Amino acid sequence: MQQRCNKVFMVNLLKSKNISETPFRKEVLEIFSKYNNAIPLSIVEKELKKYNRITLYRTIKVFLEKGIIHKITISGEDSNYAICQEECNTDAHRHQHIHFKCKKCKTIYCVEINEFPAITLPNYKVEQLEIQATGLCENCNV
Amino acid sequence: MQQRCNKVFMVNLLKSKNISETPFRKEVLEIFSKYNNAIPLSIVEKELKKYNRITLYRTIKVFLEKGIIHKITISGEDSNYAICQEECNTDAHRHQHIHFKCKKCKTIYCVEINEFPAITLPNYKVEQLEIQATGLCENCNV
DNA sequence: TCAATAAATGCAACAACGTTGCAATAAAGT
DNA sequence: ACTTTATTGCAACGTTGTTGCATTTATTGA
Ligand SMILES: [Mn+2]
Ligand SMILES: [Mn+2]
Ligand SMILES: [Zn+2]
Ligand SMILES: [Zn+2]
Repeated sequence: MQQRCNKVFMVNLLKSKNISETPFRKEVLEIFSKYNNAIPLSIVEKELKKYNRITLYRTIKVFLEKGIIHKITISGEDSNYAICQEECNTDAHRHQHIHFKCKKCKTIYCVEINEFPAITLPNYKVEQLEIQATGLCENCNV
Repeated sequence: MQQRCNKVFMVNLLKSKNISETPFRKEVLEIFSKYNNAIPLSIVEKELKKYNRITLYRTIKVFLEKGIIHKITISGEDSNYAICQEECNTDAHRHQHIHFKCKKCKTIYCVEINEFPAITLPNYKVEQLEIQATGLCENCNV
C-alpha cells in the first residue's frame, strides 16, 4: 500500500493531478489523509486553521473532479468524503470497496473487499455496483 | 403480488397506517403508484393539480415515516422516492431489492432480487446491505 | 346529521447548503 | 523579476427543506 499521509505525497498528488499547490489545498488534503475514515465537511472546517466556506466548497469540487477524493452519500446523513485509495479520475470512480457505517460510533469507513459480489438481473445489463453496509465496525464489535 | 394501483387500495393504505385521508395525500399516492419506478419530487409537483411545496414536503415526510414510500439517495442526483413494496414501518425499511439506475434513460428502478448477496468482513459485523446498481434497464438493453 | 375536536393545509419567514460574478491576491511559467 | 494564469474571498443569489401560526378540512361521537 502506498503511503498517503505525508506532505511530500500530498504535493506530488496535487502535481500529478495538474492542480496548483496552495496552502489551503495542502491543508485540506492533510486533514483527509490524517483520517482513515470518511469525514463530513464540518470536520474539515473545524480542523482548518483559516476556514473559508466558499473556498472549501471549491476545493472539494476540484478534488472530486480530479479523483483525489470521493463523496459518500448516505440517506439522512451529511455528505462524507474520503481520499481515493485507487487511481481515480474525473469519469471513473471505480472502487473495489464498500462503504460501511457503524451503527454504534457512526463512523463511515471505506472498506476494501476482495470478493466483490456480482448481481445478474434478467433483461438488465448490470455494469457497476455500489454497496453500503451497516453494522458494527472493528472497534465497536467487541 | 398485491394490487397497489387503485383508489380503494390507496385509501386502505392510508387507513391502515392511521393517517387521515385527504385529497392531497390521495393524489400524491396515486402519482407514486402510477409509476413503476422511483421519481423525484419535481415529477410529483408537475403531476399535482394543486401544488403546494410545503404540504408536499410534509406529505412526503409522513409517507416516509409510515413506511408508505422510501427514499433513494444517489450521489449527484435529486432524491427519488418510490412506493414500498413490502411491509415497512418507521424503523425498518428492509427491502430485498436493489436500486438500479439506467445510464441511458436515467430511470431509477427498485428491482426485486431473490439471491441477495452477502458480505463478510474480518472483524466487522455486517448487519445490512444497501445496493445501488448502474447499467442498462430492460427497455434500453436492446 | 351536526357540533366539537383533532389534524392538515398554506402562508411567511427562516435556515442549511451550495453556487456564481467579480475584484483582489497568489502561484506558475518565462 | 515580470507576465500570465489560477485561486481566493466577498457579496449576492438559488435551492431545498423546516417551523410558527392562523385557517381550513377531516374525524369523532352525541
Ligand atoms: Mn470510499
Ligand atoms: Mn426501492
Ligand atoms: Zn464503530
Ligand atoms: Zn433505461
